[in-house]
Amino acid sequence: MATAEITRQSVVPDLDLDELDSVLGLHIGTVNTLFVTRLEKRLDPMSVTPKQVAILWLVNANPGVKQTDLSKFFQIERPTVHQFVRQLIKNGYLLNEPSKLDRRAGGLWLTDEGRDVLGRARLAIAEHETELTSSLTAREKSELFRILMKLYLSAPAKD
Amino acid sequence: MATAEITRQSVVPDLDLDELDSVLGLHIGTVNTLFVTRLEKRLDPMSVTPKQVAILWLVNANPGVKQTDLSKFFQIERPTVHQFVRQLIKNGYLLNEPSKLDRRAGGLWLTDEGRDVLGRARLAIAEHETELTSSLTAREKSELFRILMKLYLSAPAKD
DNA sequence: TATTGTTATACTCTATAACTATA
DNA sequence: TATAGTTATAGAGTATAACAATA
Repeated sequence: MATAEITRQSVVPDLDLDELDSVLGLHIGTVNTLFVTRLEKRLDPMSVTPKQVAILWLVNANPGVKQTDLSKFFQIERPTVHQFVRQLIKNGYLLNEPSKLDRRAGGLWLTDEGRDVLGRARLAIAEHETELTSSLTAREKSELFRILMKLYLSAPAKD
Repeated sequence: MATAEITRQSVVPDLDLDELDSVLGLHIGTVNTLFVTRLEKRLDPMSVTPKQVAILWLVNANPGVKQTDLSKFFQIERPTVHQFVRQLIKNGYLLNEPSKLDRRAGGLWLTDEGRDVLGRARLAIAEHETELTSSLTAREKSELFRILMKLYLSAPAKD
């Protein structure tokens, strides 16, 4: 007897999917929503969002970093980065000190409170990731990382 | 000589990632954004969004389907489904015909224009998916589907 | 001219709370 | 009581356009 293949069909058995489930973007989107909504709830006590934590994380490891560099790393536009930065400054987690070498640029630093929040958020993320990937073998996990990285690095330019 | 490992580090070489790149959610989010923003541009001429197309797709394959079933399939709340449905009705792509068996429920149907838009959107999606996954082998593609499905089906309940 | 940061605005996707109508 | 749909509201993440200040 063959092992039953596990598909999204099983969620709503009477629904004809008409090959919608062969669209990769659908599955990436669903899994992304899964990760984000679960993590948002875990981070709620720290009053930060997943993306805000990622910003804190890099500012902590790179004191004085510019918004432009964060924009490049996350592959999002500068005004988008700025929105997170503004919120984090407003909440007292981040400081913006203008650079003395290039007065256009500003360097970002964590406050003590920002460092504390980041520490707690990292623990929450570690738990969250462990929980959501517990069904995967070590090999599946590393394959997933490798394939996502390949997709990311080979993506055609935006325009 | 070893093959250089390809990582996100290479995008901004001077940035210390401090193991942020070992967070799976980061990569899923980035690849998701990549897929969504590219697809949105391709669908722009048809005046539909990715999620709207997914709704049209299932309504087309399941004439008279209820919003509740779409909610279950996509794992999103009913008001969220409703928002897409309302927009699609407003744009003339969808019709809502109240059920005669259960007057609480409504059945959804495509208009001729909705069918036309869906047809063109499916072609756009096919091109888009081919382009974004062209760097993957057939085996990598099927592994990716399988692993994402595993993550999706094993996810702990929301609350 | 090019770069950095900023402001204003808008869009997509998602959620919760509270309601109506029907079963 | 429970289900189907709806309305109102809000929040997270993203984008583009346009601008000031500086290089």
